[in-house]
Amino acid sequence: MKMTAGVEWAVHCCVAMSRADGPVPSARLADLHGVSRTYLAKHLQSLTRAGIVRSVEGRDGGYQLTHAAADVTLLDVVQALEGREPAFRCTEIRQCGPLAAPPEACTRPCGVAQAMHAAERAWRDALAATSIADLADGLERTSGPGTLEGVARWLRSDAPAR
Amino acid sequence: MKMTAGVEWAVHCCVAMSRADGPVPSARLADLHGVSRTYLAKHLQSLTRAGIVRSVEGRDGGYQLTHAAADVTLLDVVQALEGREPAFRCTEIRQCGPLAAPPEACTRPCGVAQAMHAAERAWRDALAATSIADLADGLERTSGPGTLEGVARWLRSDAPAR
DNA sequence: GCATTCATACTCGGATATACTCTGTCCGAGTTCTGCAGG
DNA sequence: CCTGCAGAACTCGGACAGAGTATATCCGAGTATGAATGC
Repeated sequence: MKMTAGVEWAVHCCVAMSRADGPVPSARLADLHGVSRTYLAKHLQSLTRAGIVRSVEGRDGGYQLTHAAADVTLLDVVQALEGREPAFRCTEIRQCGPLAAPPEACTRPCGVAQAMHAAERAWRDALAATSIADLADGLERTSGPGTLEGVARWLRSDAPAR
Repeated sequence: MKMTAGVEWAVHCCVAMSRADGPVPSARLADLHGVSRTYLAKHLQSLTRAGIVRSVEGRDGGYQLTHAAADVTLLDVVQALEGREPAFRCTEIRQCGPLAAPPEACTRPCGVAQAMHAAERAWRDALAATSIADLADGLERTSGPGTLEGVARWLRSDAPAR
């Protein structure tokens, strides 16, 4: 039950991209956060496939959000990287073994699966309640106004990684 | 973000043990559900370490619940097998990179981690709301009364696996 | 008949292989920008 | 001065290794049972 580390990277990248006015190369985003360039690129591909970001090829290319930051939720990003399948997978073991329940009696998911899925639904609902815009606003509140403006300026500048 | 398959096994085993009047060998529990004997034994060890079940050694030994079924929640079982660490691990990448936030400004978890942890809290709360006794009652409702009594009878009998 | 001893069979527990997924890297295909030549 | 073209540099995208974890298994340590034995 561990989440890919790339989720954290992707969320922070989305927050940074939300204030950029043009495409941002993946290498630039990686340098901003001090993470592996090639591995972050792999996760950004997942975001592209999910339709959260658009990739612009060629010189001056990069990634940019396809929708407004307020329309992208944490759930979208998590599911883009982790997949949409639930963490708990019911294998219907009640239908196995010597005292197996007959299949015709199993028209509904068993109680265990129901409870597990309800819990995951609560988890997804909580994630869907937070948008990238919310996180950006929160960052401005805690780290001071102008923080994201500085990030955007650095992203389009030619300053070296360090 | 996948959960160990052993979680499903362990929960069903707890439901079965809740109606047994003595220790049940792991091999018997495995045969009841048609799963690997040795691998289930490994998961039952985790339940033992977590204090959910007690192991009785020797002939006629086995596993039995240490507490009443109503006092054991799904969360207890899940955490016994998956660990108590959250799925999302914040690596504080905001403190990395050329525009890193200074450590003294990071006294509180960043917004991303807060949202992720809040979602996991909702998930844990939902799991903690369901007990083994609840699942046992639900099973009796759907599969008919006496189902668990039959399981308990089979567990202490000498009937072969199949 | 009863207590003691001993062998046995059965249990759990940890140490040991294998498969799969996550992590990290590399190189090729494609596109856009830029500089330059020509009109 | 404007247009068209060619080169180059930079981008993404998918294919390729290594590490760590989940899965599955095996064998040894320990204990309660039960029978056999002696009193």
